[in-house]
Amino acid sequence: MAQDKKLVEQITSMDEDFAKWYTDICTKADLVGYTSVKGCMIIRPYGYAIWENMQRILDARFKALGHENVYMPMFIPESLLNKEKDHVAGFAPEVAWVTMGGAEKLTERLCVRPTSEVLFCEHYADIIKSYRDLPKLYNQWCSVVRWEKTTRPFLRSREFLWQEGHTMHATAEEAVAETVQMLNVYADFHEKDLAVPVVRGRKTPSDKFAGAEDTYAIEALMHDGKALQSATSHYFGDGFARAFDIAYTDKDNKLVHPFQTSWGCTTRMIGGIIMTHGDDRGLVLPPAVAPVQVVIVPIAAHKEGVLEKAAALRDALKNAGIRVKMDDSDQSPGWKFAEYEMRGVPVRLELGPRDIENGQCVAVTRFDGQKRFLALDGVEKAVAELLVAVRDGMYEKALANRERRTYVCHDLEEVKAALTHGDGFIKGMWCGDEACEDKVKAETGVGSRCIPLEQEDLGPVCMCCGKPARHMVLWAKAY
RNA sequence: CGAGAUGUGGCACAGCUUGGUAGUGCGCUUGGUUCGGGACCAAGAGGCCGCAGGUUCGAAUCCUGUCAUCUCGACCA
Repeated sequence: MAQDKKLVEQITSMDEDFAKWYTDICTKADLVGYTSVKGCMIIRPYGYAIWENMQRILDARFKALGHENVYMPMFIPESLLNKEKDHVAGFAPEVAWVTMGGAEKLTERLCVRPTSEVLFCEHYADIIKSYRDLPKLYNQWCSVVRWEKTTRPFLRSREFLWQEGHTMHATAEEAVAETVQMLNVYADFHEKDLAVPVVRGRKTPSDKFAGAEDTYAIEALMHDGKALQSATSHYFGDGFARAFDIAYTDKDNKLVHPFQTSWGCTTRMIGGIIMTHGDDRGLVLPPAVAPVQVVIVPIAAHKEGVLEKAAALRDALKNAGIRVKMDDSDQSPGWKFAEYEMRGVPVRLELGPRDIENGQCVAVTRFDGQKRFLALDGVEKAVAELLVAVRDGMYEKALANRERRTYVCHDLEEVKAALTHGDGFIKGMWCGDEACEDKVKAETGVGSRCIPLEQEDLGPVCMCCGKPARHMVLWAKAY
């Protein structure tokens, strides 16, 4: 039909070509624009508004837990970066360097921060002298640069926006507790606000952050069955503190090193939302971060009283704290329906002469296309409830997709058989040997994503080598 | 970084083989008619053909280089 044909012209079907579908959404929903530098994207107003909503929610939670925001420089002298050897070895291949200042060659080249551990450490060495100075709970919102070879909007860009928390604690227990607490903040944000189900877990040693003792992460499963690491939280022990001479005098008048964490999440989460909730009509945004939560489309706007009623509806919702937009442009209603579906607006309200006569409006929820009538009397409350129901419905839908694509496997043949049904999460036991991780990856294509905090006993032996198993691991292809 | 594909008004593409006035559709602007799922008619605007060299009387077209985008692989705290 004509309508279907039009949709196909606009957005590539996700079943046909998921990668193309993804980039189509990024550009057609006005989230990003490309620039002349590879991997450096413009985050357009609609995309940036999503990020601002994420920032607002997370920032409030960080602060409620006692964290303070700071800002560190974007340049790191080479000698400073080199102080912790595992750290520099991990990042050296992908840092960008500044070697000139104007026409002068710099005596020491400066790296554009790929992450700011070393800057925080240098500063902490200055300001932590006594047990009274602990804990230090700092966070910064900034951009970082990593010279990636393969780039994709939001998922892997050379410069990206993020938040990095860096904390110092008197004891290892307290630092571990902070690491887990922040992992839980991220998990809760994903599940409650983004409606993205996640698995909390620990990275295997081969996949740890450079310089970390333990790396925790949350893993989400995208619509195509590939995993996306959506946030991480690291426990550093006192390794950096020793490398950077961060020491303080404790209550017993002894000089000791503090224990450290860092944790971060990025604009990659926007990519996660797109690939978790999106469909062939475009983006589907969770209400908590949608720049526009409700769009009002007046029908037959030229008719007496329609625009006035629509404006009154808009004002009522606005006063109730709902992010609402009324589109009274001269585009046809059908055009507007398609446009706001592509942009992922969670709820559309239609108001026409017939509705006004009946004292109602039509409400359509984006994620499932369901239509219903809402009485104009008390509409604010009904819409607020609908937005909550939309979040719940989106979460259930995403969870069902994850469940459908999660397989329990006991050996590599089962893994290969499972993957013939499509990509997804593989739950399988592991002996703890890195050689098995490599072999699983080489033979089946799935890598270890994490050791879930919620362990299940799927059997006594490693699914790769048959030796005694130590952990249940979540395996998947990943972005 | 390796292999492949692609760069032509805002978008999608044709033209390139065989060098000779830069095209089509959508979108955009204006006017009118429309308005409950991407409306219609009419008029109009908009392009150093990714960039740089070369070959040629003449290059979107042929050659070389380079940059970017996409796909697959390697890498990826």
